[in-house]
Amino acid sequence: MEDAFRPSTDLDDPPNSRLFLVTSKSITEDMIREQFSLFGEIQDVWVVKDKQTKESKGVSFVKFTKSSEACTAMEEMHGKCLVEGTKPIKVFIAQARSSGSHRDVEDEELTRIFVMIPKTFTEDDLKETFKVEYGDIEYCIIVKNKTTGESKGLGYVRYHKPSQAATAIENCEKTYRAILAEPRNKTPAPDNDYFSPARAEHVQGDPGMTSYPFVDSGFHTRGDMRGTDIITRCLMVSSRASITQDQVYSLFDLIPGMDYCEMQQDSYGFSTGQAMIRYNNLGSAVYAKNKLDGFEYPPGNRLAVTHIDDGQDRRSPVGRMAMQLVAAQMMSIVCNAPTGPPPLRKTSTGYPSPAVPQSPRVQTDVALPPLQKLAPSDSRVKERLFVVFKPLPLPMDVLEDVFCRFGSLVEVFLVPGRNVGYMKYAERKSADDAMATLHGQMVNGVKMKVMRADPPKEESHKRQRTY
DNA sequence: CGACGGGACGC
DNA sequence: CGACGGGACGC
Repeated sequence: MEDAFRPSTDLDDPPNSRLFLVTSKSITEDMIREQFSLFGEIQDVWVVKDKQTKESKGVSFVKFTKSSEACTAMEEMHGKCLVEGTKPIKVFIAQARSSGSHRDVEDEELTRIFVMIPKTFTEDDLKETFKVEYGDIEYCIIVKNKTTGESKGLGYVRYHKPSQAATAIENCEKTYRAILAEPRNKTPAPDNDYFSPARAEHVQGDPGMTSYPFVDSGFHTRGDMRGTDIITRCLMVSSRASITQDQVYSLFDLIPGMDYCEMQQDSYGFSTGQAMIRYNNLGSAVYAKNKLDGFEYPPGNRLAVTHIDDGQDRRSPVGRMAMQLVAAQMMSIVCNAPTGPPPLRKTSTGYPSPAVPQSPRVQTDVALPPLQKLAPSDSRVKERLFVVFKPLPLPMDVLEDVFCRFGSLVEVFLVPGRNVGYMKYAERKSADDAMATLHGQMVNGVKMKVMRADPPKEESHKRQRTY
């Protein structure tokens, strides 16, 4: 009832939930309502009539709550006689009022869905996942990189009937983000650049972080190594983007043996974008330089790491050679040990990497509650927090660690290129607790403003916002 | 005093 | 061939 009068943006919501009927002019709203209510919750029945004569024009619209109900009704009622002696009715999914088109919506456009799936899914996995509850599948395919054959984590599933596709979209796990697929020939596909060869290459190989040139081919394998480079336990890291001491600390502390870390300031107390780090052994310093020089942190900001002469490790050229040999040996041990270097965390690739710490280091003055599990990713978001970071956003894993501790955290979203983000909660109380505890606080050297987010601006939604 | 993402093709 | 009404009300 109250749903009958909504702003114009809500016409045909959800999509494909409204039927277009062609009937005899004698068919009334009551007749339609009586027959069609068997298939679901009817929101509105409207028989189009001539303004003057009030006579039916033989055209009606039936709005259902759900697309699956409308589709089932269409499938069952198309071609049926509502009343003895009247002509069989035609039933279609109505064109969205905004579309302006009066072309019949074809089954072709209503039977194929587009889903996001784990990259590990095979076509059989896809078929099994989407056939069990929603019925037999005519065809399914996973989108793959043409050259490598690697799955892009996207799939198409073609059903026999529109009601199957609609039910799958409504009832499958939200993580699949199922939507109706655009017909292949109609739209020439908006943009293919997401998985360009250059990007695939970047994802696949990562020579900078997984090769160990010291072990195989001596010291000077990185083209930028100059003969004048010195090897010391002391490093200088330079960053173009502003970076905090705690961020530098966390990064370099991933390699064991750090015993000193300090941001450099100019005479006015402003950050120079440089920090000095010292390790208690040469091997760790060499390893840290090798791993972190050129490392992107935060993403897009390439760090530069060089050894600096702190006076303690200065030696004659011969002594330096000896020290490089020592460093190389240590690197070799660290990288080739059968069980791997115990102090370094391992990623799924089996290589130690500072990019994927398993549980982030969190430094803060606030007394934080214990960790809590995240809410399921398809939970309904009841409250969002808007967080402003200074000077830079904290890494995602740190944010998850900190903001999950009040319960029901669904997702962290950082706005790209801005120092703000959203924390999505399934329970209002969790969000309010997090805000009360964390607003104005400092975490890993980053100051946070934490407040309730304004509701998002609603417009141009082809698909309902997932939050 | 900062503000809203992600995903496209073979019988 | 067969395509778009009715009536709305709180910060």
